[in-house]
Amino acid sequence: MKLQQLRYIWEVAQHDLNLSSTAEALFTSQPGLSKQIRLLEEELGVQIFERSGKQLVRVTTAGEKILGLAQRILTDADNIRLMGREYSDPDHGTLSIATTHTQARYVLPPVIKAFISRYPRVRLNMHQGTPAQIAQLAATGEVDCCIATEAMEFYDDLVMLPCYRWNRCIIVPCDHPLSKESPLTLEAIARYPIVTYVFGFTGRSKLDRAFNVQGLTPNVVFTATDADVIKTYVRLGLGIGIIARMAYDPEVDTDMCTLDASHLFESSVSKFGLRRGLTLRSYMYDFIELSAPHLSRNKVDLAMQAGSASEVEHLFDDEVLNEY
Amino acid sequence: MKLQQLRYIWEVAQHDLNLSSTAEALFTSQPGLSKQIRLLEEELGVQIFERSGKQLVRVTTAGEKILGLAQRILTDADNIRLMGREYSDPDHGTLSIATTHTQARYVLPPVIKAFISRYPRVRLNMHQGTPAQIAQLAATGEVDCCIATEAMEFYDDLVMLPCYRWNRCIIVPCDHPLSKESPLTLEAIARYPIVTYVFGFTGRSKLDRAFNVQGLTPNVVFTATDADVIKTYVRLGLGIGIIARMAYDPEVDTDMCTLDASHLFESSVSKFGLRRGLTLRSYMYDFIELSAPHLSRNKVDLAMQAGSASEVEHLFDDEVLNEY
DNA sequence: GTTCATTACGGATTCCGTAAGGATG
DNA sequence: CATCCTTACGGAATCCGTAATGAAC
Repeated sequence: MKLQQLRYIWEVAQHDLNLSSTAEALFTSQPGLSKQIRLLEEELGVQIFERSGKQLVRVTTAGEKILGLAQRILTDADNIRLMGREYSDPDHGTLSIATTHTQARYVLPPVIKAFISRYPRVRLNMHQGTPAQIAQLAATGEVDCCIATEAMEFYDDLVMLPCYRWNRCIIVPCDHPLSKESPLTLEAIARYPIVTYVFGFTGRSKLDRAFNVQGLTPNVVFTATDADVIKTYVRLGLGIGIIARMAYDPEVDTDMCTLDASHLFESSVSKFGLRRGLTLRSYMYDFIELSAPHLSRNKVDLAMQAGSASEVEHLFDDEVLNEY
Repeated sequence: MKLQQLRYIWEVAQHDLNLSSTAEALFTSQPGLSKQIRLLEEELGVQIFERSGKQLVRVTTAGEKILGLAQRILTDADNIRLMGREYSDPDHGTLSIATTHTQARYVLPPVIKAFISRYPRVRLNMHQGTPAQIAQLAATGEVDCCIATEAMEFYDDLVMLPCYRWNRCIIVPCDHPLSKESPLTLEAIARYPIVTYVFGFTGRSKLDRAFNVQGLTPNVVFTATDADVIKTYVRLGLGIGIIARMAYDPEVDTDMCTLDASHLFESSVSKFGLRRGLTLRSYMYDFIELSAPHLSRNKVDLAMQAGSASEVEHLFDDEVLNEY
C-alpha cells in the first residue's frame, strides 16, 4: 500500500470514477493510474471499484470503508507536510479567507493592515461571496477560514468561533422626521419605507424577527446585499436604511444621520468558520486573535478539538466579545 | 513522504531512538533506516529527531506532532488492510483475548466452544493475566479485547462494554455452623476467618466496601487470585470462602456447600475492554454477542464511536445484563 | 466510432543491502 | 574500543510514460 495509491483511489472517487479525467487532473497517465489501483486492489484482496466490463461503475461496500480511511490518511499526510513548513518557516505561507461584503468593507481592513505588516511573507487570498458560498468554501477546504454572520450553522464540518457582536442603526437624510422621534421605536420605523439587506445577508433574519414579535409588518421597498448600495438608495430618498452599525462611516457619510437602533433588535454575532480537523499555521492563530482578542490560540485549539457544536458554544459562554 | 518512512520514524520513537535495534526489529538494515529518515526530514524541511553528533537524543517539537499524525496514519493504514481481509475472507483471521482466571475458567468455556464451532478458521489466542496486565494489553493493541471486572477504567484508551452482572457466594464445608444461619448476614460472616480474592481481583473492592459500610472488619486470613486456590484452602479448613457465584461448580464441588450472598454485596459487572478506534472484524462482533446477547453489532458500534466514557455508559443505562 | 480501461514494454527512479567511515562515551 | 549513525556504491524492484489492444455505449 502506498500513499499515492490511496490518493489515486480517492481522486478517482471524486472524479465520478472516470480514470481518464482523473489522470488528466493529476497530470499523470491513465495506464499508470489504472495499474496502481489494480495493484492496490490485488494487495488488499478486494475490489474497491465495481466494474462492468472495463468501466468503473460504482464503489463497492469495502471500497466505501477504504475510501473513508484513505481520506483521513491523506489529510493527516497533508498535515504532516504542513507541520514541516510550519516549523521550518513559520512566517511563510498562504492565508485564504472567504468573507462577505460587510466584513471585507467595514471590519477587516484594520485587521488585514496589521496582519500584513506583521507577516509580510504570508500570501493573502481574500474571496468575497454570499454567506452560503463562503461557508461552503471553508467547509470544503478551498479556503482556510470564513467570516460571516449567517448560514454557517448549516455546515456540520465547520467549527464556529464567535468573533464580535454587532447591532444595527438607522440611516436617514438629516432632515428626516424620524430623527426627531425619541425614543426611537419599531412602530415608528415601520411607518416609513425601508431599505435594508436581502434575506440571508448580514443578520437580516434577526431584523425581521424583531418586527414580527411586535406584530408589525415593515414596509421593505428595496433590499441589497451590501450597505453601500443601501446608502445610495437612502440618499435617493427611497426610504430609511437599516444597516449594520459598523457600516456607517462618520467621515464619509456626512450627508446622512445615524440613529442607534441597538435597543430595538437582538444583537448578531459574526463568526469565524473553520473546517473541523484543520491544522492551523501559527499566523492563522494570530490573524484570528487580531480579529477578536478573546480568541487566543489556546481557546481556538480547545474549540477545534471539541466534539460538538454545543460544546464549542459552552466554551464561549462567559466570553465578552468586541461590540460594534 | 512514504508510509514506510512514517513507520520508520514511529518505530524509532518506540525503540528509544536507537536506529540499530529498530532496524533489527524491522528486519532491515540500519543504513536504509537512517537514510529514509533523513530523506523524510529533508522533504519536510524539519528535523524530527534531535541529534547530538550522530546520536539521536530526543524528539523535536515538530517531531512530536508529526509522530502523532504518523501514528494515526499507520493505524488507519492497518485498518485498510484489515478491511481487505474482512471483505475477501470474513471468516478467516485471528482473535486475541486477554482475560483473568475467573473469566477463562468459569465463564468463557461455553462461549469459546460455540465460537470455534462457528468460526473454525479463526485462530484464537487467549492470554491470562492480572486485571491491570490485560487492560494494558488491550490498550496497547497487543490483543483485540480484554474481559475483566477491575482496573479497566484506568485506561483512557479503552472503551468498556458491560458484559454481565454477577455476585458472590460463600463456600463452606457442609457441616459448617454458618450454613444454619438464616438469613445470612455480613455480621455472621465477619465472625469467621475468610479466604477470598486478592485486592484488585474479581471485584474484591466491592466486597471490602460492603463490610466497611456496616462498620465490620472481616478477618481475611488468606487471599488468592483465583477461586480454585480459595476452594483448596476452604477444603483444608482455613476458613470460609467468598468467591464469585459462577466459580462454584455443583458437579465438582460436591464436598462443599454454597450459600448465596448476593443480598449482602453490591453486584459487580464484568466488562469488555476494546481499544478506542479499533476496527472490529465481523467475527469479533459475533464473539462479543455470544458472550453478552445484548451487545449487538449496532450497540458495539455506537459505543466505539462515542466520545467519552460517560456517553458509553448512557448507552447501556436501560440494558438488562445476563446475571450470574 | 468514440470513449474508456487494460495490457505490454522500456527507461528512469527509488529502494535496500553490503561495506567502509567517522563520532561518541 | 565498543557502540552507533552516516556515507558510498551496486543490484533489484518499482514506478511511470508511450504504444497498442480490447470492451462498452
